[in-house]
Amino acid sequence: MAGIKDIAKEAGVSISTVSYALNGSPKVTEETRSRILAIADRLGYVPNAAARMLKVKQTKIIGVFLADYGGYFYGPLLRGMRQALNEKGYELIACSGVQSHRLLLEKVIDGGIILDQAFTDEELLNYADKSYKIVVLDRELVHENIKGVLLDNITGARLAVRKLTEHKVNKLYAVTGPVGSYDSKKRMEGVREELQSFPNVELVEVQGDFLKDSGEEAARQIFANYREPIAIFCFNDEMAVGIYRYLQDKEYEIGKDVFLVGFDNIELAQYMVPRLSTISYSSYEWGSMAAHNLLKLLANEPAENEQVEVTITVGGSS
Amino acid sequence: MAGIKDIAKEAGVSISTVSYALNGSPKVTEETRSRILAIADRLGYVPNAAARMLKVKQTKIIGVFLADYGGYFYGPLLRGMRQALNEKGYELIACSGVQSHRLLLEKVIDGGIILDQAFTDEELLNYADKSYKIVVLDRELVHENIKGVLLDNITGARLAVRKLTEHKVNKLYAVTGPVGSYDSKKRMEGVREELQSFPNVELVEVQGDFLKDSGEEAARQIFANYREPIAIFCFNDEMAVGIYRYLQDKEYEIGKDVFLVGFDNIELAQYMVPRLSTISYSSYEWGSMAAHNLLKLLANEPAENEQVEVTITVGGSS
DNA sequence: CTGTTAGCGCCTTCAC
DNA sequence: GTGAAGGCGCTAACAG
Repeated sequence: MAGIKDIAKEAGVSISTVSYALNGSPKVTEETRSRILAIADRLGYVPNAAARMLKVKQTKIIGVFLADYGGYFYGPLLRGMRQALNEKGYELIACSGVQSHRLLLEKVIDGGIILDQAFTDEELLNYADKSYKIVVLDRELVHENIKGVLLDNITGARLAVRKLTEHKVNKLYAVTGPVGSYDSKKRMEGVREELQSFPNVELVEVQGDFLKDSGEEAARQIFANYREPIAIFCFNDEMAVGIYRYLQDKEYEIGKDVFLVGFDNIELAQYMVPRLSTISYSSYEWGSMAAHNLLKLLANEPAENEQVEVTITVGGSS
Repeated sequence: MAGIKDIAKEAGVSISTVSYALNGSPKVTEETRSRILAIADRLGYVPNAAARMLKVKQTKIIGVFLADYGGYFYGPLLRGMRQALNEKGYELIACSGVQSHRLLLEKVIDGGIILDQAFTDEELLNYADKSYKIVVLDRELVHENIKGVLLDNITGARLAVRKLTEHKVNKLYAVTGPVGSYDSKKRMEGVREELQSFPNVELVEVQGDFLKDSGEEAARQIFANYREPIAIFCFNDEMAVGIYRYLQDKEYEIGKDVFLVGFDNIELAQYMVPRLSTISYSSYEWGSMAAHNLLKLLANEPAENEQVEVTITVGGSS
């Protein structure tokens, strides 16, 4: 492993000259610089990140913390982040699980983007106090070192409810996410707000956990005492798929006996028959905004909390 | 940021004692150890990864390089890796894009798992020569520092062809992956092998790229001169979905006019109507095997190339 | 059992 | 423009 001193010896100069040359300092002749670069190249020199880190105190790596990978949802989200970061010479790595929190703590990464309930608010605020820079995608936190980029859940939920109430139904079921989920809480708020315009529609809350099985289970409960057309707002598409699954060998017809709207517009949504109506947004954009915000934080530029706009995509399910 | 010396001063001992205590060396009294730990804790001490890295020359982080995230495929794969790695005190990070290769080079990570054509064989062999430890999931490479964990593509392809040839068809279309894809190449080999038993079936190769659109495009070509029932083996499910999409407003019926088998058994496959027949395997297992193999490499234990078994999942599409 | 000390590889003031 | 020297935070001999 050729180091900076190897190439210094080879070039017959001192190591500082090499360092300057490598880092493009104007203190070295263009001529010696190119000679040094050539040698470095020939020796297959690669700077040691650990050593530089120790001195420079930044790694140019930022980490995104996810509860879980998988799901078409993450592709564009991460691509949006990576794109924005690479432009500024930063690298993106994806981390998961509580063990990986050490990467932030030990300064392996310069900043973190959080989309993972495994972090508690206290933990994050604690980091922020120690001047770690953080962008959160799944909660609202007030701290100068933390900025949020959040979905406009309220509008999304209102759009969904508005669509569902176009049909004459007396009951609207809301299949929620897990307790503690910020997105779920906000969506429920939106539902309540919008329903104020429909006082004759009864709201029934069914606890879910954003996973398909819970959607199926919710459907089981809901249809146990089905009497007349109903509306269901599933707080994400995945659970809506669970409802399709439950209904596939039942007599009820989606879009006729039951009206359904999901959230996220996952790829699967368009293949469901009938197509699932859902709340859409650009997760690429979301990722990009998150990254830009973090970059501002790192550069000590003023950063604001931001919101991701949503629209409704209407299919045959509603 | 409290450092090791701060806590040494606070405890009235030398920094080495602190270091020993922190690292659980038996050279320090249980009593002073706990006292030191208490102080470290009180001061909110967090070891600086960069400093230790520099000394210990390992980060206990391993990286997996993916062409792209997204797709349900990756969830279990990464979970399998992470599980295996965490058991041994290693962290997993997911990287993407050529820029991130530096993480391996600069020794930010102790080893790499490769599932990304963005690495050339030469590049990997070059790293291996410099004693970087690598596990590849998408190619065969012979080097003591590189081990492969590969799908049994040949068996998979043969199973698919065997299934498809149960019907009396005169033509078998193979929709391939991009040129250069190892998996695609091997699957084609399997197809050829199995077809030797069916000399009267004509093989037609259609170039794809593993993405849905190419499946749709392939279908367009294939059905341009449809005359009689045909068989299609799509080298992955995603392209098969493209074929479903193409056919959705056509007169041809999947499972009757055209028999279709995919590869990967992605989640979507089970929702297609009729259900897509496909070659299945456990990607969790795949990830786990890859991680274990890399751990062996890192521990300088003997490691072997391994193979992931596949089975066929039969749906109405064939 | 604890303290002293010498680096790990690189960057960066300082003199020259 | 170039070289010498110190130090980032931590580990691990080697003494005591």
